[in-house]
This record gives sequence, C-alpha cells and structure tokens, in this order.
Amino acid sequence: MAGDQSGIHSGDGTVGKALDVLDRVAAFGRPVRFSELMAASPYPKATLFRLLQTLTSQGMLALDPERSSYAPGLRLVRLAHAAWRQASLAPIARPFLDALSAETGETVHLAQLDGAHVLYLDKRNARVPVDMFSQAGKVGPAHCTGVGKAMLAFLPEADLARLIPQMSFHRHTPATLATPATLRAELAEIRRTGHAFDREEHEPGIICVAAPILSSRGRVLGALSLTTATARSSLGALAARAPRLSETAAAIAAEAEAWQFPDDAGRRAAIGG
Amino acid sequence: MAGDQSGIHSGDGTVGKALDVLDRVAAFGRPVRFSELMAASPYPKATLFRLLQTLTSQGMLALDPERSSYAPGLRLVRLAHAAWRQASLAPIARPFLDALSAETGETVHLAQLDGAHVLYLDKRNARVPVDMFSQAGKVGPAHCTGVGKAMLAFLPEADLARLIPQMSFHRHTPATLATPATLRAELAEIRRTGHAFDREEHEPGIICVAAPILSSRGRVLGALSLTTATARSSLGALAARAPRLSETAAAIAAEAEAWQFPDDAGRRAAIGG
DNA sequence: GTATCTTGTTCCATTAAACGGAACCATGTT
DNA sequence: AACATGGTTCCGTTTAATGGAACAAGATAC
Repeated sequence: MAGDQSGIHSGDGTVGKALDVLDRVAAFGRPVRFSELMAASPYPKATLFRLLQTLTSQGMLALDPERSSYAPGLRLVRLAHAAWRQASLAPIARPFLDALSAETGETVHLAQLDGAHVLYLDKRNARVPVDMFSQAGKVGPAHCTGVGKAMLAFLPEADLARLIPQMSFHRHTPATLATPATLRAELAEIRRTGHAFDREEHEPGIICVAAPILSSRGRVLGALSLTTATARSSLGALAARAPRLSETAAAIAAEAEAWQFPDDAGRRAAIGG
Repeated sequence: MAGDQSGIHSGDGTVGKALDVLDRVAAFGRPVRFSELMAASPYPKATLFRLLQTLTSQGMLALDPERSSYAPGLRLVRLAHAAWRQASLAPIARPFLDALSAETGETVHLAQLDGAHVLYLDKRNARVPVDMFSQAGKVGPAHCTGVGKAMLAFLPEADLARLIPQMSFHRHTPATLATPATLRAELAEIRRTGHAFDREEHEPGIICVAAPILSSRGRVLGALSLTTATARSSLGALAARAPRLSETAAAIAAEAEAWQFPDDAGRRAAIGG
C-alpha cells in the first residue's frame, strides 16, 4: 500500500540501510509492525529482520512486545539531546528569540538550510508558547519562505548552482516565485538590502521578514524571521522591524562563533548523572 | 588522554560500531576533530575514518570543512522530532504537566525507564519555565528516585529480576535504599499504596511523591512526580497530592493508549510546509 | 629552504559480516 | 484438521568491513 517511498537513499553499505530503516520507522509516526515495514521497504524479509534486530538491540528502536511493533527508541532521545545542543543554533538563539517574541508580539522562526530545504529549529508564538518539538524538525521549501530566501541569497554561487536544480519550485500561491530566474533576481535584491520578505508566497495571507545569520567570514549559519498575517499587519510594518531583526541575527552569529572556540572550556561530557 | 570511555558497547557488527562512534561524537558536546576521536576510540585509524565518512554522508554527522571537525548532523535533529513524538509520553503528557505545575506550584517531572536507569523526559519548574532540552535526555538512578521506584514497583517480576543486578545501589544520602532487599520491601509497599515517595534518598533536603503511568493492561509506561524541598513542604503535604497525581497519571495513560490506535488518523507525514 | 612531524586520506589482500532463499514455528481462520 | 498469515531461524554464498602500511598535505622546526 504505502509502497516503498524512495530508493534514493543511496547506500553506504550496511549502516546506510540501517539508517534508512530507522527513517522509515520514524516516518510512520506511530508504532509499526514488521509486516507493514516489510511492505514499505525494498529489503528481503530476513535482512529487514536482522536490521530491525540490530537497531533494537542498540536502543535506536524499541520493540513493544505486547503489540509486537517498533517505534523510535530512547537512545534516539538521548542523542537528540546532544544533537540539539550542538548541531544547531537553537540553544544559542533561544534567549534572542524570547526577546524578539516579547518585543514584537509576532511569531518568530529560527531555521537552518538542510540541502535545498529549510529546517525549522525553533519557533515562538507570542500568544501560546508553542511546544518546541512540534515545530523543530519540520522542513519546508526554500524558494518561497522568508528564511529560505534569506539563506539562499548569501550562499556561495557554487552551492546555489548545486541547490537550485534540486528545488521543486512548486507554486504554493499566486505570489510564489516559481522559476529559477525570478528567484535569482529576488536573491540579488535580498543581498542588496540584507533582508528577505515573504509576500504571501507560501501561504495566502501570511507575510514575513527574514534576516540571514552570517558568520564573520560570511558563511550562512541560519536565518531568523518575523511572521504575521496581512489581516493584522503589513509589509511596511514588518520592514520597520528589519533592522532589529538583522541586529539580533548578528548577535546570534557572534555568540555562535564564540561558542565554536572554547579551545579548552566545555570539557565535561554533556551527559550528566 | 581522554582514553576510550567504554568497551561496553557490545557490538552488533558494523552498525553497532557506527552508532558507538555517533555517541562518542555527541558526548564531546562540541565539534570534534578526527584525531581527538581517534584518541578516544578503540578503532584503528582507517576504520574510524570510514565510519565517520559513512555517518557524514548519511547526514548523521556534519563535517565543518573550515574547522575540519565533526558534529551531530541535521538528520539527527529530524529523527529526534519523530522520536520525541512517539518514543515518549512527552507530547501527550505536556498539557497535563502544565496543569499540575500551575495547580501545585511545585516541580513536576516526567520520566521513563531506560534499562536500569531513569530517563527524564520533561520537567516543569513552577517559577522559570525551564528549557525543555536542558532536562530531557538526562538520566538518573532508578533505585533512589520517586519516579524510578514507582516504575520498578509495577514491573513484571522477570524484568525486575533482570534489572536489579544492573543497578549500582550507590548510597547518595543516608536515606538511600542501598540493598536489593530494602528496595524490594519498598516496592511492595508502593504496589500497595499506588505511589512512591523519595524521602531524601537521592539528594538531602529534596523529597518527592511519584505515581506510575500504567497501561490498561498494567504495563509500565512511565512515571510522574512532584518534587519539593523539606524546607518548603513536607511528606504529609506531598501525600495529600498523591491522589491528584495518580489521577493525572491515569489520564495520561488513557490518552497514550488512544494514541496508539489511530488506525487511520495521523496519516499526514508530520512534515508540513 | 629543506627536513621533519603531525594529521588526515587512500590501497588492498585478508577476514568477517551481511545476505537472502527457503525451511520452520506460532497463532489465529475457515 | 488443513490452511493461512505473520514472524523467526538456518546456512551456504556473496559482499562489505577491516586494518596495516604506504601516501599526501600542512604545519613546525632547523
């Protein structure tokens, strides 16, 4: 039924397959039985079985014996702890997001580039303090989001050239920039002004202003955005926030760089008793 | 220098080794260079190199080319998203923790059993709404925490017999139950009353009451606790909260079970635009 | 400016592990 | 009792991982 969703995961031997299986289990979003996975994977029965067994014994998957179904394991949660802390700007940016959110009352996003997609790392919703994990880990299109365009604009040409062919250019709304040419023109403009707008390009009625987070050497680390609805605000009002946004982005970048050179600090194992 | 921290990670072949390397990278808590890992791992140079290469190409690690150092990759963050949502009770329990916290003004913990250890999944600190990730993923001893004992008490005897020998029975405070016998006596009492106390067994001056989260079939899903200090409150006052705590635990269990049988709902890929 | 060291990468014959077809077992069905 | 269906184990074959050693590339020392 589900069919196998992608033969794409090329294959660094056994490890690649094991991780592919892990992804497939995670993608189900619920405990999944052997036979379901079997149907959704290209692997022969015995192989899949051994792979699952290995992952389970490693704690990457958990086997519910009552229901005889697999789910992501606790080891993954422990790893997540570590990954979240370092793999991303999230922990550094957190207080800055809080401040921006309090100050503007608007929705704040933090994102990083993951291939040709945007990976949201954190979010503040002025009103309800939204569950972080409900947002973190989400992916979205790069060509029609403020954060996406802000990051693309400051990528080296070589990277950009590699990424553009991977994009869908799906026309989410009438305003979506749906060709490489229009996107590139927009990126040039963003480079000039230093910030990007989403003019209802992703969702009707939703607009945002975004700023890239750049290292001192100009490398793209991530992006920040303020989002609102046309019903409540306007592009002009958002534009007025742009300087504050860029300033915050710069502050995050500065901290991120300081953090990279502990050179001696942070020797302790990150995993407490 | 660092020496290799554990030869314990038995070894399901290649996958086991790869995951072991992943753990080691994560444990550093900062970007780490090849040679540092080399020194901290039992693997020969070429092997470690290939392992790192595989993990990197799989997106589980990210290689910063400027600094030529490895850090946990974004794929791990994406997997974390999935793991957190299903592997744990956290998303389901969240609103209940909020309610308990608001109602009691005390610290609230949510934990699951991870082998013979307690894995904290979420926490509420009445005063400052604590960064979730600063707590999630932490592990602690099972024999001298409220949540630990609450869960152990309702485990099938077979599991308990397997787990007890793995415990350290380290005497954290004078009140710590430091032998299997005293622990078992306590567990019997907990089974009788339905809730567990931590009588300064883990940290002096810190007490708590905990209730197990049990499935309708009686399987241990996790535990909930209210923690306070002897300076501010007493065991008696905590005991008065026990019924409310158990009630909440039951409510979480009910939702968790409903969640297990969507059978059709939640088909969408958790990955939004 | 050459020698040397430290750090990271590639080779390749050896060895070990993954593979997968098929047989098998356990439950639940007609 | 015969038969699915879903899951697990066997075992000869195939493929991939291994790791010692040689090799490149910067960084330091001389």
